[in-house]
Amino acid sequence: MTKSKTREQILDAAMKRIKHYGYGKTTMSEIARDCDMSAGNIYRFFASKLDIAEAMARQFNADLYQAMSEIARSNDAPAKRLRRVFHYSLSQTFDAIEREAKILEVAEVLGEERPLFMNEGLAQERIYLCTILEDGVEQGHFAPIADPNYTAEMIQSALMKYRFPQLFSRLTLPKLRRELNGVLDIIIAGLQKGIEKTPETEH
Amino acid sequence: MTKSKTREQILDAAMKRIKHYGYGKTTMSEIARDCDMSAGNIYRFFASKLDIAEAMARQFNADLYQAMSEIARSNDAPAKRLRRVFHYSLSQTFDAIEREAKILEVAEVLGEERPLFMNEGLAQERIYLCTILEDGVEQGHFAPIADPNYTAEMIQSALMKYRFPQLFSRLTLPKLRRELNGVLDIIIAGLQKGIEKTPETEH
DNA sequence: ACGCTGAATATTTTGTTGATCATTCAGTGA
DNA sequence: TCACTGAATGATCAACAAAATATTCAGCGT
Repeated sequence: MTKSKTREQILDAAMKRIKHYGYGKTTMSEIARDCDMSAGNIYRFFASKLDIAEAMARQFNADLYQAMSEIARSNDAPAKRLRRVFHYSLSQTFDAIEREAKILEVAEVLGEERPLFMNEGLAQERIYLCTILEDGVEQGHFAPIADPNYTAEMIQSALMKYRFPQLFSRLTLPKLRRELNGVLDIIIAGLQKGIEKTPETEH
Repeated sequence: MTKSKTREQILDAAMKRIKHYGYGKTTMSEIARDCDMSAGNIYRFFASKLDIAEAMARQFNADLYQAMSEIARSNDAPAKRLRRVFHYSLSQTFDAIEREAKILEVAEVLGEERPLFMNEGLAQERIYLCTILEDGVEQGHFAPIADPNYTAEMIQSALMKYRFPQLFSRLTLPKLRRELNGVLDIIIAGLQKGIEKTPETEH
């Protein structure tokens, strides 16, 4: 069996257990047993247990990015693409956690122990947001944007609450969608109007 | 000594200790000792320890609301008032926690055990936001707003991250202010342009 | 040499027990 | 009767030992 196949097998086994029992309650020996190997051997494929969690999240994200990329390139109006990206992300994340509550634990652990990993994901998402923003400007739907990446970052900040919904609030999906739409209404109006950079700020 | 004076004395003693040692590490007996009374007697003034924490937060908020109220009634342009309200809140909260790190624990405990208390504060803040929004519309700075309270709610959602800064991120105050300004730029542009209610949303 | 194991070690978690603490309330003194 | 106390109660916490667990690595079989 090829090296990469083995890695996949380990990740699969780990994901099955982690989704069912949680990150803290699945042990390296259990994962190893499921793969008919020793615990030590896992370390030839993953540097640590945390790296397994990260690989798990990476796989989840890959699907998200795939979908986001398609939405970003679609023929919908830019405003609609913006909505679709964030609604898709919200629904996917919400449903995944609804289905397997233990996924939330993985998000918590990674947020705590691998803060940079989160940034990586945000940066990737911004690539798709920039595409949409630039298309919007080009097609005349949005006013000119001086620094699309910066604007994308601000949009992400405003929508942070909807990223790991169950982590920040206990709202139901419909309520979250309603709020997300409300915030998007304002953001999209702002993009259409054009953003004047902030004037001086006083204490 | 009047009943309300005693209550104040207890709250003062509790705040001194809680700010220094934290909520978990200050005991009812210690507070009582500081006030030369028995622990049991505190319960004639506060139903529980949690209610002392709530009273503490209420006092902090009272100052915030006072300032917000003044900003909301000021003669600045509505957009500027909006900025001032949120920057003021951010700075005050950030500084308070900077000065007395243990305040963060109080916020955590209340967020966990008294979720409705948070809502109360948001509702109060919305009153000031509505004033600003309505003034903005009246003075022609903002486009008409169908439901100011709803719009205020959406603005709050977008700026949730800056409410207890040290709770949601580890950014420095300058970085937080920069972000807050960036998000406000978009929101204000949106208010100027006017918000079209969300069209249909698909999965 | 290479891929793996399983024992060895270091770190974390768990379980237990004795405090400590929040909260209640019968009773005391004015 | 009224404002309080302090002992009683159950809940929570802290500390320490024991058990599990993550991680390393010397060495075995190929």
